[in-house]
Amino acid sequence: MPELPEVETVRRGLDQLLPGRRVKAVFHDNMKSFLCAPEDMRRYLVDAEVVRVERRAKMLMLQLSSGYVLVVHLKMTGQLVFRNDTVRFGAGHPNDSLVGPLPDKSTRVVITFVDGSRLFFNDQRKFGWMRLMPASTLADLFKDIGPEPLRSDFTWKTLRSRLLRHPRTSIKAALLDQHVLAGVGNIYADESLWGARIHPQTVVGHLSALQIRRLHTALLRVLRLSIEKGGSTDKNYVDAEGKRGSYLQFARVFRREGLPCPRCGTTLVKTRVAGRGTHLCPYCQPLSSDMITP
DNA sequence: CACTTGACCTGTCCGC
DNA sequence: TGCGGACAGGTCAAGT
Repeated sequence: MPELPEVETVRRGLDQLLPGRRVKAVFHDNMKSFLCAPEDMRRYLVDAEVVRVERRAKMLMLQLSSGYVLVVHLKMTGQLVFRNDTVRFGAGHPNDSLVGPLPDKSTRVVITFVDGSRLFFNDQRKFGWMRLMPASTLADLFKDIGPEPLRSDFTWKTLRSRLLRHPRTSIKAALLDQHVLAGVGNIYADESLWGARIHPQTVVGHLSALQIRRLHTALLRVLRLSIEKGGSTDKNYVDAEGKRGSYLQFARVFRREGLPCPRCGTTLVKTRVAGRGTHLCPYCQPLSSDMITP
């Protein structure tokens, strides 16, 4: 489930692989995965060169020399995998790729470049999308999305002011809300709340300044560590070369219900908060009755 | 208006 | 072994 660290990992990979390559042809299997008018595709995608690859929240932007941008959202099971079959790997090349020969049955879009290399957009559950749009319209797409947590101007006070726009909701729901903060999903919400010792159901308005500072610190630590580990691979997620990420080996609570809390040894539990599976330590992340959502 | 739930999908896992 | 149903969760629309 690609969140900020996964999408950023893909971005870094693609930004090394794609710039300078010119689009030769595009295949797509349905118009839901590939949101683009055919004439726009011919005019602004075919023959355009990839200039660079950027990220905003959980979206990737392939900036094109045509002045258009190919925006990609991987949603739950999306993958963007680059293949260059014209390059032969020598014997003993480490094969830690999670994906096999491409295209496969989950392939929704294939972009072939002039040099023969290809970019595959795979998406088992078809929630993800690719959309071709003018670069000038990107600002509108992002206008309601919250700040990027890894930018240097994202301070704990920024976090506080964003959170306090929703003082009556649970902290977990607020963290998952992309209008509050960009890029956090279920894994990193649970991990950072454990790090800050805050119960996910705590009402935002009841958080102390100290708790928000701890949350800010924990959030940055978790996101940075995950990027360092190449993101979290549960089932589907892979980077631009098809390789898995290893963050889940370092996760403290996510998918660890029944195991001891790394901090206090109490058995971790899985509950449901804000409609999501939620992992926490009932001892480290206490919930007093006056702090819960009604 | 603020917040929660359901729909979108498909593969996987569980119990019978 | 086969089958039905629950579950996974990012986001938006619909519902409370």
